[in-house]
Amino acid sequence: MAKRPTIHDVAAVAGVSRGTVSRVLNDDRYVSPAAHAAVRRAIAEIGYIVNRNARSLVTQRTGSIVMVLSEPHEKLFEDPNYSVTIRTAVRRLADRDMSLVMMVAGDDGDRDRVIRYVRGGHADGVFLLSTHAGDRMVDALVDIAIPAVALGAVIGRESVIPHAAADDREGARQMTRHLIEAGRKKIATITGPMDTPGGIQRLEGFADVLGRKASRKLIEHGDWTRLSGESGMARLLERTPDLDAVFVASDLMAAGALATLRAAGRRVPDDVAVGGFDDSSVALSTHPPLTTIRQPLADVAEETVRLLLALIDGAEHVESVILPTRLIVRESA
Amino acid sequence: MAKRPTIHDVAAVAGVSRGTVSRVLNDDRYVSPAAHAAVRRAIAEIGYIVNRNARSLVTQRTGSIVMVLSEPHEKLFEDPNYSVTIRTAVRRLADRDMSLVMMVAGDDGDRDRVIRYVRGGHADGVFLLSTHAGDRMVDALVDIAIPAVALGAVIGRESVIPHAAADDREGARQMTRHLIEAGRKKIATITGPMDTPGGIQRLEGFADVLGRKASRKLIEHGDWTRLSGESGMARLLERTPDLDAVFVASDLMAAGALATLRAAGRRVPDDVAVGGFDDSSVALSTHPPLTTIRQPLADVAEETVRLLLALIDGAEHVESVILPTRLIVRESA
DNA sequence: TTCCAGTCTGTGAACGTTCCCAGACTGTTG
DNA sequence: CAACAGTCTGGGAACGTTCACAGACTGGAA
Repeated sequence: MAKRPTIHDVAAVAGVSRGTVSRVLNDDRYVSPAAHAAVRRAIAEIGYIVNRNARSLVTQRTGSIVMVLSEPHEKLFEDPNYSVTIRTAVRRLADRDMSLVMMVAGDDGDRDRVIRYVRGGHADGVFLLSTHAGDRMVDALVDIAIPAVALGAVIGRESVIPHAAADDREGARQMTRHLIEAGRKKIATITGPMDTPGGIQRLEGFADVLGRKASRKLIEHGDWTRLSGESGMARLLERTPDLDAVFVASDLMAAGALATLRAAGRRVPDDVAVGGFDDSSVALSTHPPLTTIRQPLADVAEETVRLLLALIDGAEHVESVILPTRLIVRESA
Repeated sequence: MAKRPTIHDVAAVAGVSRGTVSRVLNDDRYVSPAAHAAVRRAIAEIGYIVNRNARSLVTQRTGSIVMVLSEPHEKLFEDPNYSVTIRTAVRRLADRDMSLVMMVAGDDGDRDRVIRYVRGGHADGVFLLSTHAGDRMVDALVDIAIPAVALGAVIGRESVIPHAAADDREGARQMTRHLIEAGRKKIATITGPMDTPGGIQRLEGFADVLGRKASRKLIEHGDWTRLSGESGMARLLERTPDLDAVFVASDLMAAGALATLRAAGRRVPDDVAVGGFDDSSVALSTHPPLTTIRQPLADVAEETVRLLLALIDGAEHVESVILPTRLIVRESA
């Protein structure tokens, strides 16, 4: 295997100096049209590709950002979201010829590795995914002062880690209003974990609309899993047998709730209306199909990348972005 | 922000030379215990982290591998699989202090970027995901002679790109046998696309068991989407109204088939038994829950990484690995 | 004692870039 | 015609490592 051509080879072929080739590569000012053309031609001719390592060594920039995937409970609940996010981010970064390094932060060892990686200067920025409240890693990153953003708020660090997210609160309001407009009188909810933004804000939106009618008795907490949807629904039915609607904070939990309702002999939506959240793939495979709230996931990912790139480009401060959700009416409510 | 400490700083603090520090870092032979200890102490004291760029520059190794995610049709059908795969790969690579760079190969521009990246020497190996038949990129990679493996066979390039995969064919046999043992007489199938290994092999397994009874009339081709499951089922019902079972090559398509059956007034499993494949998250949210075939996804991912690392470590040739599937009996069959 | 093999260490050179400075050449202005 | 600003180019130095080599020191065998 022949050695890869270097900038010297390009210079030799083009009949100019290293410096000029470098200037063409980084399109600096002050390169004559003739030299520019010669260099371009030489690059194409010998198939030259810049060596990023050598470049990084002197520029102190790496051309890559690291996406940190936290998985608090070893659960896979957000799968589809992850995939869309990764795809979108990779695409956007590719536009700037930057690459995406994946890391997971499941345990303390993982988190240390991330810190070491970033501290080692191997990334120009950090993209946090589903980071949970009180993560020491976040503080370490802030300490290192590397550009960092999150998809979804980092609870307790909103002011220091900008983020993009769907409007969970307004989404919950949309669903709750929809249930009321459908004539439902006794509306319960199954929330997500109360240490996640989705858990908190979807409950807030629910409470915003129902006001005093959102009593403790009508609230159950889940952990995003189908199973927790099943058991939460069971507890609600036991406590409030005459409820006629339930807003479940994720489609997956809603699928669990549907199973419980069916087992209890309740018809959906006739006896009990069920509203989900996410518009994930399960929403279509349940019976009946779920009325749910769609999050603009790709847009959220895109915005997150935009924020990060702005920071990397030197912006002092960027504003977090909240994108609107949409009510998708199907048959469950 | 103070400059990061270099190997020189470590050497100074430890009272040894650059060379000795480097030897400790790469645990070469011939370092005295005293020197070793002094260097370790100095590293800890000043928080030294090796600069990978500088290292790569001379070693020609990058310590990273690139995962290429092909998405033939802009579809997201394999979402959950992707996430598990990415997680597993990241974890295994982290054990060796290697990192994972994500790239997508949706269009020709993307593919060229991947080639350029690899040709530029920015990765020690390539991990292909859902690459489709006849992809020029694959040939380019083979040409570059970089270690490359795939999760799932690369059709037409099996001999040159080793892979790990679930035993699709035997899985299909398991399901087909299960349907027969349940007394079903007229068994149809909805396959995946015939240019994917899953599409091909799951049909082969089906045919293996049914032999001549697997007539053309009982076979419909889908494209992994729920919608194609719906329409495929509709066509089957029209052509063969008296079928009493259907093996659908993915859970998602099976969910679509269930909807069609319900609309047609067929009871599942009483009138028609339905078998899926994947044991993905939708399998539990359908009504009734799907009897399906579970793939050992994490294991497959792990094996794929193992193959790749073996190649990177200099193995001349590695054997592809096929892992067993398992029948999961629920209510649909 | 002499020699040699085995340990251990330091140092110059190289990896492939970018940065910066000095200098050459142009055209315009006073 | 002199001075100067603007444009363009080349080449030395630096980025932080690893590698290869040379040499110093040890202990045991001849």
